[in-house]
Amino acid sequence: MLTIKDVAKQANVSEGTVDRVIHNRGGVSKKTEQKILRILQENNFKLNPIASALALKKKYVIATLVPKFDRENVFWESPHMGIMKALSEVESYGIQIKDHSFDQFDTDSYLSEFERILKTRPDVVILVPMFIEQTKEIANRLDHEGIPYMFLNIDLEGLNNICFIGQDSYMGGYVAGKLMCLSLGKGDGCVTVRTRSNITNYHAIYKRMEGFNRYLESSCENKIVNLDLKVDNLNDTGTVKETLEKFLIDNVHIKGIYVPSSRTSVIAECLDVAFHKRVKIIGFDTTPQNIHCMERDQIQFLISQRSFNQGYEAVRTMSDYLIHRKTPVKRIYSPIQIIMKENLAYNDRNKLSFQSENAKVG
Amino acid sequence: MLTIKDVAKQANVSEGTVDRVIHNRGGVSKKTEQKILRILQENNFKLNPIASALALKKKYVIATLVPKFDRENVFWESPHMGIMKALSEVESYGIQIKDHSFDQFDTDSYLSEFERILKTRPDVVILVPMFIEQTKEIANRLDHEGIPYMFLNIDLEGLNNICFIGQDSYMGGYVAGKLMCLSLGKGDGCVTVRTRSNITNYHAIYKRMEGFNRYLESSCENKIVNLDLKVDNLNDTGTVKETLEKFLIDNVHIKGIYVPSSRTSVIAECLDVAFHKRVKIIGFDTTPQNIHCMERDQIQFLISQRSFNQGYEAVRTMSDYLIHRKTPVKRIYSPIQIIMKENLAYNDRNKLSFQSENAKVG
DNA sequence: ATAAAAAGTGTGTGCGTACACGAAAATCTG
DNA sequence: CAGATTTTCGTGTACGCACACACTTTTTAT
Repeated sequence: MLTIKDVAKQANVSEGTVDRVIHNRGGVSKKTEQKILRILQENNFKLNPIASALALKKKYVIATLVPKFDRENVFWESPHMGIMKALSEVESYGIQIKDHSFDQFDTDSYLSEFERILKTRPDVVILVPMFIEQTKEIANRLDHEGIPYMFLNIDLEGLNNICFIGQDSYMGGYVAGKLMCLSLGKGDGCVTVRTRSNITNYHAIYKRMEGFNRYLESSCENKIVNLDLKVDNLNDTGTVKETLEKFLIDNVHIKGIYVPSSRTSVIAECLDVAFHKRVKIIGFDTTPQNIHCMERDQIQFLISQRSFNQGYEAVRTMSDYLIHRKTPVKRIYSPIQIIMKENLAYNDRNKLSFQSENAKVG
Repeated sequence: MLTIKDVAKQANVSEGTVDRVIHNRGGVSKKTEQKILRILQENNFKLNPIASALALKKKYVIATLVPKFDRENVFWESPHMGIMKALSEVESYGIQIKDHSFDQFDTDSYLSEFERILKTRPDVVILVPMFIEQTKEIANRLDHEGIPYMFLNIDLEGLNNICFIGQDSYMGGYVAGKLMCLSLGKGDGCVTVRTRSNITNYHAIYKRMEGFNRYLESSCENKIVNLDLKVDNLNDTGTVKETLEKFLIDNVHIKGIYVPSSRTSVIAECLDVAFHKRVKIIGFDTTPQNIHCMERDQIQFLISQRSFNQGYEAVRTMSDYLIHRKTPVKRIYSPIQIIMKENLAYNDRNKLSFQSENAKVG
C-alpha cells in the first residue's frame, strides 16, 4: 500500500505538500499539484483511514432526540440500542453522542428537550419527528443555525433534513394487507384497531392504514371488507377487552385483526383463547411483548423494520457525513420484514448480540 | 479517554509495562501487575482501537474458497461481493484476502484449488463446503496444519470448523411450507422440483425439502399433498418446460411449485402465462433472475438469506478472530427473509449501495 | 561475588494531520 | 532599480496512541 511518504518521495516534495493537495487546502503551485495528483491517480492512492482517524483530533457531537422507552412503550429501546452500538464503533473517531429523550405523548417535552440540545450546539442532530407542527418549528431553527439534521423512523416531507432512515409506512401497510388476504378466506372480513393515544404519531399510522386498505381494495381476490374499531386507551386493558370481544361477537365474519402500531401485543393479550382460534392478528414490530405473543400463537404476522439497525445506521451515516463529508442519500429505507413464528428466532441477531455483549460487561 | 500513557503515569511505571499487562505478555511482577490491573478496571480502560490498529503491523491472510459465478449460476456473486465489501473495511487493519473459486459441479476443481490455498499458507480459510467427502478431507488437512477454517452458506456437521455462517436450511424449507399452505386452498396440491445437477449441494437442498415436507405434514390445516418431480438438467430449458407442463396437465389439482434452490427463475420462466395464473411458485434467494420473475408476478415467494451479508460477516468475523482473538459463536444464522413482490424493493440495500459505490469508481 | 533470570525502561515505528516556520518569488515604495 | 514588504509556495516536525524490541536495572540463585 502506497503511503503519503511514498508519494512525497516520488514527487520530490514533502509529506505536508501532498497532504495539502489531497485535502485541497491550497498553497500549492499548480504545477506541483498536477504532478502530485497524477501520482495519486496512477497508483490509485487511498488514505489509510486508520492513521487518518488517529491523527484527526477533531471532536464531533451528534445530538439525538428520541422518545423515551419504558415498560409500556418499549419500541424505542431498540433504535436507542442501535445508536449506542454505533457509538461504540465510532467513538474512537472523535464522535460523541448527547442523547436526549422526550415523552412521546407530550409535545412540550419534545420542544423543551430540543431547547436543551440547541444550547449544547451539536454538529448534527438525529431526531424522531413525532409531532408535525413542532417539528416544523424545530427544523426552522436548525436551518437557521446551520445545523444539519436527519429524521429517524418517521418521515416528514417538505423539510430540509439531509436524510431519512426508516420504513416506507405505506408499503408496510400494503404488505400487511397482502398477508391478511392470504390468511383469510372467502367471505371473511377483518378489522383495523385504531387507538386515540396514537394520534400523535399520526403520520406513520395513517400511512400504514392507507397502504393496508389499498391492498384490500385493489389486489385482494377474496374482496375482504375491512372495518374500523376505535379504542380509547390501550393501557386500560379491561375496556379494550370488552370493546373488542363485543365487536367480535357482533361481527362473526371477522377473522382478522390489523393493528397498525407496535403495541399489537396489547390487543393480542386481552383476547381469550376461543377468539385466538378464530382471528389472525397482524401487527408491527418485534418488541419483546409482541415476540412473546407470537411464540404463543397469539399473533400471526408482524411487519418489522430492523429498528435497531435504523439507530445504528443513523449514527454511522452521520459520522460518515461529519468525518468524510459524505452526503447521504435522501431516503434510506429499512426492509419490510415479514416475521412469523417460524422465522422469528433468526431475526435481529445484531440486536441480540449487542445485548449479550453488554451483559457481559455489566 | 484514558490512554496507556495515563495509566503508566498513575502506576509509576513505563508504557511498555502497562502494555505487557494488557496483553498478558508476562515479565511483570505480580505486585505491579495487580496495581496496573486495578487502575485499568477502576477507570474502565479501553484500548484505542484506532491507535492499536495502526501500531499493529502484523499482516493476516484470509483465503476464501467459494464457487464461481457466471450467467447461469449467479447466486455466488452476492457473498463474494460481501467479502469484498468487508475487505475494503478491514484491509487497513492488515487483512489480506486471497480469493479462490471452484466449479460447483466439479469436485476436482474444489480439491485442486484447495491445494493452491494450502501452498500460500493463509492464516485462516473461509470456504463453502459444497461436497461432503472432499470437505472432510480438506478439513482434516487444515486441522493437521493448524489452520482455522469457517464454513460459509453450507453447514456440515461433525467437523472442526470454528464457525458456520448461513441459513438454517431446514427452517427455511419449513417457512416455505407455511407460505405454500397459506397460498393454497382446500384440495389443492403442490410439487417439489428437484434437479439432478444440484445433488452436489445435496445437504442444504435436502434439508429444505425436509423442512417443507415437515410443515405440510404437521401444521397444514388443508392437508396439502406434495408430489415430487425430477428434472434432469436445468440448462436444457426445452426439456424442463416439456416435463413440467406435462406434469401440470396430468395433475390439475397442483396449484403450487416448490423449488428448493436458487435457480427458481428457470422453472418460472419456462411456464406459459396460463400456468402462471394457476400455480404459485415458491423458491429461494433473490438472484437478479429471480427478482426479474418476481416483478412480473411469476414467482410468489422467495426465501432469502442475505447472502451478501453472509460473505460480509464471514470476513468481519474472521478479522475479529485474527486481530482481537475473538472466538466467534459456533453458528451464526442468517435471517429467513420472506420476500414477495411488495417488499422486494426494500431488500438488500447493503448490496445495492456497494454496487453503486463501485460503479462510481470504475 | 558472579551469573542468570526476572522485571522494568526507553524509544523507534506505523501514517496522516496541521501548524510554525523558512525560502523564494512577486509586488510595491521612493 | 535597490530595497522593503507581502504573497506564494513549500518544508520540517510534533502529535495522536499503541506496539514491540533492544536495552538496563533489580532480584534471585549459586
